[in-house]
Amino acid sequence: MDAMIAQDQRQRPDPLRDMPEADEVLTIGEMCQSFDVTARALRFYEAKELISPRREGQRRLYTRRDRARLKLILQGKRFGFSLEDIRQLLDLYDLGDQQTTQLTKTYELAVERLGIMEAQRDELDVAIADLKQQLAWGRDLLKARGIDI
Amino acid sequence: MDAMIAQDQRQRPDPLRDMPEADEVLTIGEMCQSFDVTARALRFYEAKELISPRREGQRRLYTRRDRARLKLILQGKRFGFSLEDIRQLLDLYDLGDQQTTQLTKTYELAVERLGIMEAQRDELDVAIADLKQQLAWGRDLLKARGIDI
DNA sequence: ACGTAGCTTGACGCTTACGTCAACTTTGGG
DNA sequence: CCCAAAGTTGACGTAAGCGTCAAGCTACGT
Repeated sequence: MDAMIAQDQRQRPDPLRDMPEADEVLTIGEMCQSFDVTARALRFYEAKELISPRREGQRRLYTRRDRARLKLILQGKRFGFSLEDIRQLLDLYDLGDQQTTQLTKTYELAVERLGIMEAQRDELDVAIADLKQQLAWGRDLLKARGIDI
Repeated sequence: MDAMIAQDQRQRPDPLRDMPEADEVLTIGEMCQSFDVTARALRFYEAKELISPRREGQRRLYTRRDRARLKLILQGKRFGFSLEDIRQLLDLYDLGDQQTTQLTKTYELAVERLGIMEAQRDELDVAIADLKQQLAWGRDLLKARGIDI
């Protein structure tokens, strides 16, 4: 399984490059800049088994695969997934290339999540409407006191 | 035992119309049923100085005022306020009858919160749109494998 | 040789809003 | 009188997602 870690070309990359080359490995600091996350967060994700960068001695090296996973992680967070949810999805995602049933499961999870998010938004809409009404009430009250807004 | 609260639902101007009689005092257990909160939560709110029911011996008795405040608390939570936010708002609210400047401040806080909530909803809308697109992609992928959804 | 920049692990801290005992006291019913 | 229900305080636990030291390693430039 680890057969693709064959070549260890250490060509020095331009320090400030917009997009890392596909086969380039990044240090943790470079990852931080690329993705705007803290090193602590990256180590945390690793502790939670969401990513597993290889090591060169002690130091972490993030491959293209790790970057892809991190991207999915951050995307998942935007979707409101917990890290645990994301871990499971990533696991399923890995299997997805072979096990179509798992891919289906991922899909279903996502559909479910979509439902949750839409429900959340609807609640939020209600709360917003309520608050607006409160504000109208407050405006009237202030108006009655001769305060102009 | 706890016979259902007689709901003499005539229209009242009181915002607490779904609540017990206006001058009735409730025990903590009755409050829990009325508002669907736990006793722990009520004591917690009290510890945080959001409500201060009077005592009869050791036991708490919640008056109409307490009920009104609790309602505002729960409403505030729906609006996404933290309990600390709510405490400040309640304090301002108390003063509001006399200090118009404070009422104005409450109003401004609420406006600010509204902005936050609308921003949240917009983010959520974006996330939803993204997720929907992902789902479309997933559908295609599954379709290519001959899986029907 | 030396400093420093970047990296490492470990471990405790933080925040919010309660949950969950534990050990009592008070109250009402039979 | 006795018991169970309901109430009380106090204190510790929990969850998420990291932040923030602490202390030490190591490569690199001067």
